Amino acid sequence: MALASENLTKNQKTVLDILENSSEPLKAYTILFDIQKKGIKSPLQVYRALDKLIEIGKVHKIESRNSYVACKHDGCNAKTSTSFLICENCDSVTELTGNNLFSYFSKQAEKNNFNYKKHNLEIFGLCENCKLKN
Amino acid sequence: MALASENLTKNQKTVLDILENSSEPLKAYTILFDIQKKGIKSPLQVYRALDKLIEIGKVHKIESRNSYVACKHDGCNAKTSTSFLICENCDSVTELTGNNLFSYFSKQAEKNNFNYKKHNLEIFGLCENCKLKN
DNA sequence: ATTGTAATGTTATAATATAACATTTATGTT
DNA sequence: AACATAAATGTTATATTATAACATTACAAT
Repeated sequence: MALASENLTKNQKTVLDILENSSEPLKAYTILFDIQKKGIKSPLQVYRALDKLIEIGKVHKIESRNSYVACKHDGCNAKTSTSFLICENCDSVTELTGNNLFSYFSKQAEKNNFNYKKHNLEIFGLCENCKLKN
Repeated sequence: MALASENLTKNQKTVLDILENSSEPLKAYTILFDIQKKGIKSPLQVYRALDKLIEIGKVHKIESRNSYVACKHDGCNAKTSTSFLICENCDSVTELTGNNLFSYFSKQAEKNNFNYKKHNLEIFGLCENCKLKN
């Protein structure tokens, strides 16, 4: 039984590669444009690769921006939930880790008789670099 | 100086009205379809009304679903940040309130030397009704 | 080998959202 | 009231994001 990331297909590897080498989240059509020289010709090829990568937790979607980012954490457990710090100045994204968020949100949900399953959290503000510059 | 909601224009009132009378979040084109009899003919008229309503805090956008919901809280301070419980079974949405979220997220951000400004939080799971049914 | 599952390639189209620009309405100021 | 100006409107066109449908190919498991 190999790691999921070792079983990636050509298209999936191509898409993951460009995301892992990007300092920022990328949009699907940006990815498409950037990898057309590698034989990917249609949006669907990109979206299908993204779907798979998201499913196995190697990529997360940033909903408010319709963009995609590679996960930097080995064996990331964020297959379902995600938590990001998003810089409004430079668009850089940092993923929050630690399951204290999970337990905190579970409690918040319980107060409303709501059965927590997963979450998306996007925190906006200024990253360390941009704080210093401004 | 009247409340912002008293100054709404015809299109804005029309869009807000349909959202306030909906038990679920609505998509922009659903709104458009439903109010064409009231003289609104183009997507842009809907999006412009939504933009304004979001700006004054009467409507929030649910990013992961591209849908919009009227805020039920008088004088809602969620002009920028939003926190939702979203039922995966029936698609109902409840807005979390209380600024304990604000302080919690500020602290989480600080740990990463990140200057918190606002957030979007979407918690998915089962609402009370759907818990009982399943 | 064969069978089932997943991934691919391709074309077309659906769904979501904004650009550009001319016009009208509302608001505030003299 | 007359004017200036800021906001909202109406309209057409287009940009952006994402999925449907279907035929084909790769590949792993019995």
